[in-house]
Amino acid sequence: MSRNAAETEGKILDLAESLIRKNGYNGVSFRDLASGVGVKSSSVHYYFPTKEDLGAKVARRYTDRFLNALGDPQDGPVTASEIVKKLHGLFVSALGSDGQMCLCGILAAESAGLPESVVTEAKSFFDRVSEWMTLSLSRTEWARNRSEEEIKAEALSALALLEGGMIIARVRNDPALLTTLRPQLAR
Amino acid sequence: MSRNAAETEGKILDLAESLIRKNGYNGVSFRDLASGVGVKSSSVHYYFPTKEDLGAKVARRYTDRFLNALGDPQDGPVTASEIVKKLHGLFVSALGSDGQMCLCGILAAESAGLPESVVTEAKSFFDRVSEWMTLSLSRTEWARNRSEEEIKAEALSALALLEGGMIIARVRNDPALLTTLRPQLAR
DNA sequence: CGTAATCTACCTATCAGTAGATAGATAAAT
DNA sequence: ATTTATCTATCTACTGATAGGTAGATTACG
Repeated sequence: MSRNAAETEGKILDLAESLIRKNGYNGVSFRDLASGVGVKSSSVHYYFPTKEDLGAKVARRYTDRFLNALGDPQDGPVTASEIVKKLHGLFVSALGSDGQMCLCGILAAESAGLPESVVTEAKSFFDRVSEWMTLSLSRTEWARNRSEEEIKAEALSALALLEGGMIIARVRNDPALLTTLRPQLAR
Repeated sequence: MSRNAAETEGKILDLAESLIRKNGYNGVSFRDLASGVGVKSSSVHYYFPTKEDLGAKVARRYTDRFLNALGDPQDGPVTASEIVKKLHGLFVSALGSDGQMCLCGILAAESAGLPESVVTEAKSFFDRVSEWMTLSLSRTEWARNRSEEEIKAEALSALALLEGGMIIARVRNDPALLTTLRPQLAR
């Protein structure tokens, strides 16, 4: 009996994130999580009453961590290429060596059939990352003769390229593909 | 008793495609398909012995239809912007007004947990579309002073941008987003 | 031609396994 | 003594899959 609350809850979140990124939301069960962590499925319900609750919390944690790694846009890189490089680097390390999808990318792909609060959290990832990009880019020389709309479109297209790149890298079993895509980001 | 083989099989494929695009592979069951088509689940097994078999056939059909719509690259548009426009248009109509994902996009996102033959078919979509793009672009003025590698990278990044754009359009419930992304394709 | 055999396209019924979820017991920590 | 963290046990619903049956259409044959 380990009887270590924080540890178990964290382990469940970790494993849930990893399994959702691998198999999608519908490809993960309470029993998978329980057996992976070494408890019974009822104990998973103890921490996360419903699957929706678990999914939303995993997504929120992922997004918080992602934005934390990006840092404060007011205190970040000041050239467009460095900003893009930072975002790109985060996606590359998220994909990892074993081709893990972006959690919110796979949730977004499945979103039409997911519980409301999970979709809300997935949406929030894109809102927040795209806001980080927009704010960061706005401070650069590159943005001087560009409209707010152009900057937002650039942020969104960078995100789209990276998410799509992950998908293709994954199905091709070729994590290096995402690296290949980097030159397409800087312009 | 309708007793109309071709019709039933086609209806199953149509519905399976639509449901997978909405909910993902793991979000579709034989019973969903059966009740939607108006038969029993055992009849779905009659046409498609296993779910893997069904998934692979749905993916193959989708890819064939997609490439057919793209047409013969030897007999298609000869400018880079028209080529890009054609591909973009197909993705826009695939997304539709109700935000349906690209079938092979969602399968690729889930691919780590899917049966082998389904993954093979999903991969084939990207191989074939990217080959269409590469062949098409190679015939253009734009390609004159570019290497094979550069052209392939361009094809892949266009595909990535469109797949990622669909994902984001979908989670934002904003099909117009994909249209916004078009200028980012032409360069 | 007529009829027997086979095939097609479904059906009912059922299986073992798994899904998410809940109730209630228990032991340890506070 | 209460709260916390787990367990056992169980529920109903659903999963993919299979066995075996049947009405009607098609084909083979004498």
